[in-house]
Amino acid sequence: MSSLPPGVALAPKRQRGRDRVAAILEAATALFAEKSYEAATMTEVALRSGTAIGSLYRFFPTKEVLAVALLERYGERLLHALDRLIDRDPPLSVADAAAGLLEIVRCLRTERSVVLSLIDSGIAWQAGTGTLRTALIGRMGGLLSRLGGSPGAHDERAVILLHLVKAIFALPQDGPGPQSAGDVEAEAVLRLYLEHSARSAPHG
Amino acid sequence: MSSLPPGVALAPKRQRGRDRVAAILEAATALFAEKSYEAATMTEVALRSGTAIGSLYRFFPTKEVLAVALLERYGERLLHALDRLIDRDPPLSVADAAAGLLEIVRCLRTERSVVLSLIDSGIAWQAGTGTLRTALIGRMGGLLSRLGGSPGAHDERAVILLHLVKAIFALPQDGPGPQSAGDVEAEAVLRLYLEHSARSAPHG
Amino acid sequence: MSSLPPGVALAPKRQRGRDRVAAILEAATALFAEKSYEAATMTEVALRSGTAIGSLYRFFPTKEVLAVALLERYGERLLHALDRLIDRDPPLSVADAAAGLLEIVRCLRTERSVVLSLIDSGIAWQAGTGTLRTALIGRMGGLLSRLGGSPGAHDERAVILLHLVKAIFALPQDGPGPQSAGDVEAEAVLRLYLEHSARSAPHG
Amino acid sequence: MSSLPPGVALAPKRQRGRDRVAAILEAATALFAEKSYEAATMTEVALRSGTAIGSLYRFFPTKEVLAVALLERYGERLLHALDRLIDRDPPLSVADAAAGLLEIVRCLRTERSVVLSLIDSGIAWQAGTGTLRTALIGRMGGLLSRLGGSPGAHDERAVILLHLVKAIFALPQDGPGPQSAGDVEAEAVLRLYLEHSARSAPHG
DNA sequence: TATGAATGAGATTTCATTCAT
DNA sequence: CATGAATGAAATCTCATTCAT
Repeated sequence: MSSLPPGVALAPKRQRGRDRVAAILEAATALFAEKSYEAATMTEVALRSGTAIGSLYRFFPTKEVLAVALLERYGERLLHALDRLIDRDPPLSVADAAAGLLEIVRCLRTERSVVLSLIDSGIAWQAGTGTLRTALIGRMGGLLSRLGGSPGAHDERAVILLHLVKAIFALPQDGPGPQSAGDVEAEAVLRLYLEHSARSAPHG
Repeated sequence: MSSLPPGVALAPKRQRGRDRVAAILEAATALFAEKSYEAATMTEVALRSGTAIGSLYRFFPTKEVLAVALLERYGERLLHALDRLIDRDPPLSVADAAAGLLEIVRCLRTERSVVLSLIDSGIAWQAGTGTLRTALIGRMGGLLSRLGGSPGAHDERAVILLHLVKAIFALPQDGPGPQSAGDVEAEAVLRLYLEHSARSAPHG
Repeated sequence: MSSLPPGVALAPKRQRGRDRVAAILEAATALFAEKSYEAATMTEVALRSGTAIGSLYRFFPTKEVLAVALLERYGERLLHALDRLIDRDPPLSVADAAAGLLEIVRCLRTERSVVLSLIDSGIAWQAGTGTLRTALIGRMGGLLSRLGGSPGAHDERAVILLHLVKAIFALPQDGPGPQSAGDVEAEAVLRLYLEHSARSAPHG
Repeated sequence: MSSLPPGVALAPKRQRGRDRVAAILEAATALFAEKSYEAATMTEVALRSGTAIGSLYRFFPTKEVLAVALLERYGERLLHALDRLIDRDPPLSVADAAAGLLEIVRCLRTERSVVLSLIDSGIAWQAGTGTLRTALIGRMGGLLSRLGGSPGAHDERAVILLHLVKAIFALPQDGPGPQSAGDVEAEAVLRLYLEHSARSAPHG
C-alpha cells in the first residue's frame, strides 16, 4: 500500500506520534545501552516504551532503522557541540580545546553506552551512517587546524584524536564513582596531544 | 542436566582432540572478528573448523565458554608480552616503553578484532575474566612505576594508559592500508603521556 | 533475556488466542498421554494443534509451563468434583463416598493419562504445583472427617486414600474394554477402606 | 564382526566384566531413580559407574537394553519373593498374606524408584518385558487362590491387588520420615481386600 | 578390548517481522 | 491507525550411538 521505500523512519505528523517516537527512542537508548544492540529485542523496546509492537514497526520498519535513527540523533548533537567548540569566538587555546572536548564527552556520557553499543555492532559503519564517522574526523581536523601545526599530518592526527576522544568516552564504563582524578588525567592526554600537534612544524 | 559443571572448557586428552580445539579456536577467532560475538553462530564455527556441531560442544559446552577461552588465550599472550617489556634489563626509558607498547599492539593486531569484539560484547568483563582487566591494569601500573613519577596517581593513570593502548589497538579497524603515519602518531601519544606521568612530582 | 519472567503462561486477550490455547492444551493432553511428558516434543504439540511453533511459545514459554498449565486445569476439575462430593447435602454414607470417588475417577478418566504422565515426570510435585497434592490430601482428609472415625490417624489415611484413588485412576491403563468387573472391585476396595476408617475408635 | 543379534545384553565371561556390569546396573538404578529413564543419560551412567562410554555400550548396546536388564533383575527378585510367600508351608492366613506383601514391598523399596521410573517410561510394558506384568498378575492370582474365595473374579481381583501393591510401593515417594503409621494403614488396606476376596462366595 | 573423541538428528527456544482484526 | 496474535527461519544445545586409535 505504501509508496514509500522501506528503510527510512516514518516521520510522524501529529503530536501524539512525536511523543511515541520520543518514548521509543528513549527506551531503545536505555536497552541498547544496558544489553547491546543485538541482545535487545524489539518486543522489549515496545514494552518499555509503552508502544504496541505493531506501532513500533510503523515508525521504525526495521531494527536497524531504529538503530540508525538513534545514531543520527546522538551524532547530530555531538557534531553540533564540536562545531560550537571549533567556532568559538576568541582564539582557541590548546587548553581550551582539551577542556572543551572533555566537557563535550562528559555531557554526552549519559548516552555514551548506546553509541558505543551501536558502534560495536557495526551499525555505525554501514552505508548511510559511515557519514557520521567522516563528519567526526572532519571536525577533529577542523579543531587541529584552528590550533595550528603542520597540516600535512592532520589526517592521521584527526583519526588519532577521534580515537582518544572515543577512549575517554568509554572510560567510565569501568565503573562509577569519583572519577575526577580520571578526568584530570584524560584532559591531560588531550592537552598533551593537542600541544604536540600544534607544536609540530607550525608553518608547514 | 549433566552432572558436569558446564562452566569450563573440556581439555582434550588425545592429540586429535587438541588439533580440533586449535581449529575451533582459529575459526572462532576469525568469525568473532569478522562479525561479532553475537552475530557469529556456533554452527558457523563448527562448519568453518570442519567440526561436527556435537564435537564443538564437547569441548566448549557453551558459546560463552568458547569466548572466554579465546579471551584467556589472547590475554595470556598480551600479559606475557607486557611482562617482558616491564622486566627488560637495561633501564627502561619513556621512549622505549612507548615503542614497546606499540610493538606489542602491532604484533597482536592479527588477533585484535576478536578481542575487541569480545570486549564489546561484555564477555570480557564477566567474573573469571574480569581478572584479565585487573591484570592488564596491574601491568600498566608496573610500567608506570618503572618509569618513575608520583605513585599516588598511578591507579588512574594505569586505567588511562590501558584505554590509550586499547584505542591504538582499535585504530586499524578503520581500514587497512599503509598506516605508518598513524603508528607514528600513536607512538607519540603514548610517549607524551608516559613522559607526563614520569615527570609529575617524581619524589612523591 | 526477555524482561518478562518466563514462569507463567501468557493469557491471550483475543478470542482467536483463546481458541488457540484450547487447541494447544488439547493436543498436549493427547500427546503427553500417548507418549509421556519427556517423549512428547513441543514441535509435535505445535503440529498437532495446528499452531506455529512460535505461537505455541508465545502462550507457553516453556515446555514445563505447558505441563503445569495442564496439571492446574485438571487439578481444578478434580478438586471441584471432590468438593461437590464432600459437601453433598444429605448425610454421606460410606457407600456413597466410595461410589462418588469412583464416579469422579471414571469421569476424569479421559484425561487420566496426562495427569499420570505428568505426575510421573516429577512436574506434578514441583513448587507451585505441589499445592495440588496438598489440596488433594486435604480433600481426602475432609472426606474422612465427614465419615467419622478417629481423627488422629486422618493424615496417614488421607495419604493412603489418595494413593488408592490414584491406583484406581491408573487401572484402565492396562487396556480398554468392558471393565465393569474391575470397577466393581475398585469400588469394593474404596468402600472397605472407608468403612475401616469410619469404624476405628469413632469417638477419638 | 559380531554374529550376535543386537538387542541383548552381552553376558561377560570374566570376573572383571561381571563387576563392571554390576557397577553399571547400580549406577543406572540410582540415576533412573533420581531423574527418570528419559532424563538420565548414558554418559552419566558411564561416569557414575566408572566405565568408559564405549565399554558401557559393549555390555548394553542400547539404553533400552540397559533398562530391560534392570527390570528383569528386579522383576526376578520380586517374583521369587512372591513365590516364597505363596508356597509358604503352613496354611497361609489373610493376615499373613497382607503382612507378607507389605514385607516384600518394604524390602524392595530401595529399588522402588527405578522400577516406577521404568514402568512409567513404558519400557516395562514392551515386548519381552510384558512378561513381567503377566507374571506378577499370575502370582497375585495364585495368592488369591490359596486364600480361597470365588475363583471367578480372580482375574480382576489379581489386577486390583497388583495395583494396590504398586500403590503401596509408591507410597514413601511422598517423602521420608517415620512411616510406620502409613505402613500400618497400608497393611490394613491389603488385609481388608484379601479378606473381602477370601470371603466372597467361597464355594464357587 | 578399552577408551573417549566424533557424529548428527533432533529438541527447545528466540525474535524480527507480518497481518488480520 | 492501533493492536497483538501469528509466523517460521535460525540459533543454541543434547545425547544416543559409532568408530578410530
